[in-house]
Amino acid sequence: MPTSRAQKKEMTRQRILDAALAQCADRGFVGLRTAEVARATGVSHGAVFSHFPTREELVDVTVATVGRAISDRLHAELRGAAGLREILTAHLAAIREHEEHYRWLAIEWPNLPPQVQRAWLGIQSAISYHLHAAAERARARGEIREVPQHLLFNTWIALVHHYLIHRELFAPGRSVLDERGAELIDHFLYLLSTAPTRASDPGSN
Amino acid sequence: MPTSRAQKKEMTRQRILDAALAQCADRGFVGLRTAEVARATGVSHGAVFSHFPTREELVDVTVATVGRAISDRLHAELRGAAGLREILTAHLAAIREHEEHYRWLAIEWPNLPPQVQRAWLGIQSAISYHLHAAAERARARGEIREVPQHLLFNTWIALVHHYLIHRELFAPGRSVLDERGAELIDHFLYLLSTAPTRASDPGSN
DNA sequence: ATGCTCAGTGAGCGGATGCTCAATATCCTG
DNA sequence: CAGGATATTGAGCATCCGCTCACTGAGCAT
Repeated sequence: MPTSRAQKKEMTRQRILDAALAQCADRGFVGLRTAEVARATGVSHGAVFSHFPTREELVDVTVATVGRAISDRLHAELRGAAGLREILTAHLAAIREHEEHYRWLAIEWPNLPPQVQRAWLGIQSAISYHLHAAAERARARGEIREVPQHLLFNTWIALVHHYLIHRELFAPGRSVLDERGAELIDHFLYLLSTAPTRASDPGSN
Repeated sequence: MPTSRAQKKEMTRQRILDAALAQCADRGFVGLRTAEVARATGVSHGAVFSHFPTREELVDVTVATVGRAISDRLHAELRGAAGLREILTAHLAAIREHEEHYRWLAIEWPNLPPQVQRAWLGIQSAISYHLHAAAERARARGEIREVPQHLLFNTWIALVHHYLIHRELFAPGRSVLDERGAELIDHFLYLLSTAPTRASDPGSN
């Protein structure tokens, strides 16, 4: 065993990071407090800074960790998805896994460091790309109307983020994606569809 | 003149409030700093607290002031509006007048005091009500499809707030409503319309 | 065993910020 | 004009929070 010492150090670092992740899920990345992380980890305040030279460094690593997790999950979900509804479902499923962190990123990303912003926009780009591709195919088949890519994407993302951010309004204390995700997908597809009336409500007036 | 003294005091109060308004337009209501307000007003730090006993009080009054201004403007704009497009245009025009403050409210309202939240939701309710009424009329005339009220409203508000909040993405350094407002209205009406293709792009495909 | 290395400690510094209060400047009344 | 009322001052307090550093003690090499 060449590494009793190094192992323990690495474990401490990981415990600090875990505590940071938990705290960011609750209070957001902007609200992360180094003293609170230390307390939750069960180490001294100073120990945090021997692993992460700066609060910003800790936030960066924390965001990078969740960012990669979200990104990986998203790509895994999107891999088998081809249809428009599949893409939207995959998108929400990927977010659902990290709903708290994703929600905070959606709220706080403009106030986070540049590299975090780039990572966030990268995730959004991936969604936009797949959404566009699926929409093109659906439109070629005449299933949906013609909508410019940026409006297509922004309408969807605005809706999803609006419900996520204001989840206290839409699903107090619960997962807004579980409660409203299906409704959002149906609604969005309905708006895009060429059909003039709602398919899900056949007995409409 | 029974009130040289009282007048001056009232004027100071107003100047403090004006400085607070200006600062909130820049940094948001959460970012308001009493010392900075004092500096901008040209008055000592302590003077702020002889007019507003607490920072929170100052924020409350500031929000109440812009809230009433926005509300008044909104009702004035909505008064003559009957058609759906008119309602949307009136909505954006009312916001445009107070774009900075409205934007910060859209971002920060969940973190603001309860009475502020109630005022904000009241404004949103007014928009929702008019939007719903106009949509009902348009639907009766067969101009738009059937969409549940809450989804109709939330889609519109999500879209508008998304563009406002991320204006750096959509209209860096300029008014996002000036730059993109018309596009948003056209797009939203298009999504609602019974027409299967875009009216504004007759040579589609 | 001895001495070195280094993860971890915790008191405390420095700056930001909301807020207080005794002192002062200014105005009003009699 | 004298004396009181009060608007305003500004030094300073309390708290929070990121961060430092001299020190401790457990582990590791020789």
